Amino acid sequence: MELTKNHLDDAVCPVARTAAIISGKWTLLIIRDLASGLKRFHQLERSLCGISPKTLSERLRSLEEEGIVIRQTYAEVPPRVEYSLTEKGQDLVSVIDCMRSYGKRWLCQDKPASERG
Amino acid sequence: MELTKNHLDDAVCPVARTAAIISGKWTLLIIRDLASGLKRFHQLERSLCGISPKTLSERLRSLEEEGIVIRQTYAEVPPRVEYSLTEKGQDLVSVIDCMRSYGKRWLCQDKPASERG
DNA sequence: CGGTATCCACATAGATACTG
DNA sequence: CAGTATCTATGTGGATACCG
Repeated sequence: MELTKNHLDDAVCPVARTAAIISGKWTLLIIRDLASGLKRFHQLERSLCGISPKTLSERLRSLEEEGIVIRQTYAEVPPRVEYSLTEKGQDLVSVIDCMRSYGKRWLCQDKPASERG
Repeated sequence: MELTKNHLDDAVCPVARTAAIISGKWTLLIIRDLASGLKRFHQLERSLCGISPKTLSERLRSLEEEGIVIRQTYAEVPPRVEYSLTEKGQDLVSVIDCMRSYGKRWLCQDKPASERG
């Protein structure tokens, strides 16, 4: 993986740049979950059933660094941390919607779109 | 990676299913290249500057198995093999277009969309 | 609760050389 | 030209335990 580093970093291709961001096993699913609104760490951990806390933490940090996700902490006991999407992140939801549409047409039906009218 | 195997294979979520297909370092870029029409192996190898023949071969086989890509061979000397998109593959281009649009808005400009009118 | 630390497994991809 | 074979590198993620 590591789509960013090698040669694609210099690439001007917007497809390659977007691919570099949304690649990675959980990234798209985290954004999908945050699309419906602000979530806490443990909420994400459950809805992404199977993800390890380490991986979730890493993905969230990366997304934060890329300006996709906002991390809001509250000095409470017990501690509370809320994750949400930035404008840049919200806009990524359009890509996810596009994927959802494709998935419904080709991957979650037994007939191709052309036969479903 | 291997987004397909573990738990997501059973997932009904069309986003997860689409993610499983387009994940992988080169997949989206191969489809991007084939979107503009039929290509030969060496053409792809050059336009995906840096990809190893082994990796390209593997990705193309996978895409063929998933019904995204068609492999057409000609019994000529020297041998000729042409790759193109199936209808299912062509439709994926809508997702790529969506990514391109996002990339232009957020990743290939120095100003956010809201400031560009 | 919301993580981090550590160690480990595995898939994916690169380099290089070679073949029908 | 269009690959395959082999061997290696590394990233990416999982398991588990523990910490503020």
